[in-house]
Amino acid sequence: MPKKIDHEARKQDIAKATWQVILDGGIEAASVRNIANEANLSLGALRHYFSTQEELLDYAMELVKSRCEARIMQVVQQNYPPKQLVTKVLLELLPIDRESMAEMQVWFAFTLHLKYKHGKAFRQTDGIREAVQRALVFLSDSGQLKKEKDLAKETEKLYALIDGLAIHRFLNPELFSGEYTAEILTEYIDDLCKK
Amino acid sequence: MPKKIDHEARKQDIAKATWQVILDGGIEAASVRNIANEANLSLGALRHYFSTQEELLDYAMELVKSRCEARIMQVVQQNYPPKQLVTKVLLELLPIDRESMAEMQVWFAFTLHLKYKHGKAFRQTDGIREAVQRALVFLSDSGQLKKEKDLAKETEKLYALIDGLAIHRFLNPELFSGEYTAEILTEYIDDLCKK
DNA sequence: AGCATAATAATACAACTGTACTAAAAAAGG
DNA sequence: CCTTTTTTAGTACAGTTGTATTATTATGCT
Repeated sequence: MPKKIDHEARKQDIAKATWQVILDGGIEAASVRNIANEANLSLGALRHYFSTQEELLDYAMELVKSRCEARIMQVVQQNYPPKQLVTKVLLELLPIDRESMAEMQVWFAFTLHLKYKHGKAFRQTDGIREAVQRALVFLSDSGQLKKEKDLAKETEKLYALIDGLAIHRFLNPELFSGEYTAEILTEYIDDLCKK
Repeated sequence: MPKKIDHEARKQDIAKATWQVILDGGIEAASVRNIANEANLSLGALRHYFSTQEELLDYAMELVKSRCEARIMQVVQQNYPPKQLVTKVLLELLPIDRESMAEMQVWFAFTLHLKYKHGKAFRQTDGIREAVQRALVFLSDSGQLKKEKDLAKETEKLYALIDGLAIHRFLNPELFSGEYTAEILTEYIDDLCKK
């Protein structure tokens, strides 16, 4: 039997090449040829691991998701005090460093791609809204919130703030540093809590 | 001399066809052929008004911008009390009805398009951040703000909230009604002001 | 009417897309 | 060494893209 290759590891390499291509040229540049080039593979070789473009994009997106979830789980397992924990978790949703910036762009490009592909049938499946909600419920249960607020609306505000900050940092990375972005979110959460 | 046609009006028709195409299929669908079809024109006819695709997209984008500005100016000229005025102005930045939803999608698709086209050289030119800032300065000068806040940071928060809400409504239009979106923004501004 | 010219239509071309197919290369088992 | 099967490379095909070119239509002025 021939060369034994770790398919999963190889697929991850290709997924990372996909991220790089999207990072450079957006989803419009994510052609199978561009990705194969970036991964130093021939078309046929690429096709051997992903038989269709959709399959490849799905995989690249899932990998972003699972990596983000892993980062969050790592934060959760260390036990910080409530407010600090929530802040650290939500900071993981922002594109602070180069890596999370890439992930965010992939997530974004891909979400748009799915939105237009499925039209009215599209539903967001990343559990970000739910995560934000859980964070607020946790703060509330811990008695940290300033006063009894409408948790549903507070969730939407915080969630919107997070995605808005993410987009603004994405569009203006040099005017909008990672530290400044983090500072704004931290301050917002602090305002929600009792002094 | 031959048929005399109002070029500017015609260009606006084509721009609206462009919006429709982007609305249906995203920027990826905004090919000259798709747009020509939507506008019931041949390729040659379309080319008679816009000699290049970039020129067409630029025009379509500028039209969005000027229409949005016009809506805001109309609000500003009626003189509401400060808080209500600011709220009404900022509500114009959200995709509430079908028309503003289309404009927002075009703005968004196009901003992304420019971002990836110009790479690091890209700068956002829509004056939205400045508009938000002016709104807050106006509130502050009117003595409506709850306490002395860091206006720069408050601008970023409010601006992020607006764009976050816009995106969430765009991605989930039926779970996230225009009224609900408006309510959240209104409540946020209300929280900023003295009781 | 007839001419000048704006407006439209039709076609062509090179580049790129996703997918498919075929054949060559490479490596582990016997 | 030699077979077997994974892995890779190369090419082909049909479709779409932006742009260019050419020809045709239609209209308003003299």
